[in-house]
Amino acid sequence: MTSAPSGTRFSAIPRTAAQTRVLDAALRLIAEHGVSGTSLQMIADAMGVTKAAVYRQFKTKEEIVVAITEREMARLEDAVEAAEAEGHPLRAREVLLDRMIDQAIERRGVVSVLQFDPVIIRLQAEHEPFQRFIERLYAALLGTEAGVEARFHAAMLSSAISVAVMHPLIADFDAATLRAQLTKMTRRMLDLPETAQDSAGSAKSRSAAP
Amino acid sequence: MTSAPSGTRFSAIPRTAAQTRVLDAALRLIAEHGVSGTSLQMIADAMGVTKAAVYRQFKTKEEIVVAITEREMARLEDAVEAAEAEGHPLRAREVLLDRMIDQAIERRGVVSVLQFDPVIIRLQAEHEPFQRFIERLYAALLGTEAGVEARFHAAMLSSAISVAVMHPLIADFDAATLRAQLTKMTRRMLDLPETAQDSAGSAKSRSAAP
DNA sequence: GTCTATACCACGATAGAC
DNA sequence: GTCTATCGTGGTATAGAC
Repeated sequence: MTSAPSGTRFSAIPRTAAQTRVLDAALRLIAEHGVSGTSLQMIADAMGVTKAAVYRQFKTKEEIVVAITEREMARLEDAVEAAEAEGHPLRAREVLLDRMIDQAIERRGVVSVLQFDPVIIRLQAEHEPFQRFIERLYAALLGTEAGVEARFHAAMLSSAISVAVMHPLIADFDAATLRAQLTKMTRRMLDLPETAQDSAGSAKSRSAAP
Repeated sequence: MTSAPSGTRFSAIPRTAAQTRVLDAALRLIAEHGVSGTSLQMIADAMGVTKAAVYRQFKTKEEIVVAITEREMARLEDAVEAAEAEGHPLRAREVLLDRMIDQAIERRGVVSVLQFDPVIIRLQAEHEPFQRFIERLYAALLGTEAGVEARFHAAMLSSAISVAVMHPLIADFDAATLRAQLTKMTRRMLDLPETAQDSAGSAKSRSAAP
């Protein structure tokens, strides 16, 4: 505990190649079946190895889930830090939202699973590093104010972004269309003026789907 | 099949008192642990009976999950029908959104679980009555148009509403505050003018949280 | 008709020996 | 890395008590 770094940096956690392979396979399966619906056997089969081989890389199933969560949070961590580096809280929020949209699109389907799986929710509540990071994320999302409306906006935004990207109604949207619409909508939700770039993006996107 | 009613009416499915007790207990547990994370044993324990007693009411676990989904959809069914009864599609959408907000608040936490659990998602894809109903719901939500923007709006709204109500940042909101904020936000997302009622609601709500 | 007692088999995570 | 074992628990099933 004496060597514990003051700031939790998920990005700094080292993984061997074998561990990374386990995490990749596990994430794919968990995204499809949920944590409880994914067994070590399934992970092993997907990797073409035995259960014992998986068990060698991570002592328990929970460790795998923790590692997956850490890896996913590491990506968001970069976004939060980029936002915190901005001087102005309003500008910070914009940067963060932009990055969150990027990531939600880039990892379409994955983000929401991690956000809604009951097992992962419990894990996040139990592991302090996760808790601390989430609070940091919320802080950046809230900016300076913390009233009813601000909190509602932050809640609505952070949930809507990660969920909308995997909605069946827009499953056929390409990344560019999605990003344009999401950017436009988040700005509207916050009552911010649309940027010229947004309008161009959303106009272009209109031709992207029949 | 000859006796199958033309319109699927989930509301018309009869349940005995014993079955209802099983569904109540199961829903609570599933909302907390997910479908895969909930065993017949847990359901039985929660009811203070044995596994066999549960098994007597529903032959399989899947039947329980189907029944739960039917029961929850029956509630939405009323909302969809009320919307369809409106002449104007725009007005229909407003009515539906209003009811969806009501239900998301009333059954806070339950709606989103059913919407995101991998097992239930698979079930919905496999059972045609569920599929048909969902399409009906989307149709009412889309109104007349079905372009990129309209679909995006429908997706964003239907996901955001059910998810936001259980977001930790606003877990302390009371029902009235939630409803006011949700109504206001959905109107803003659709670029509709705010109603006097909304403003009053959101003003009142401001005093509901410190 | 509803619940209990009990059993069955497959599979879950875990573990140590190879 | 694999093989094999352990041990609990999953869902399913039947027979019989109230």
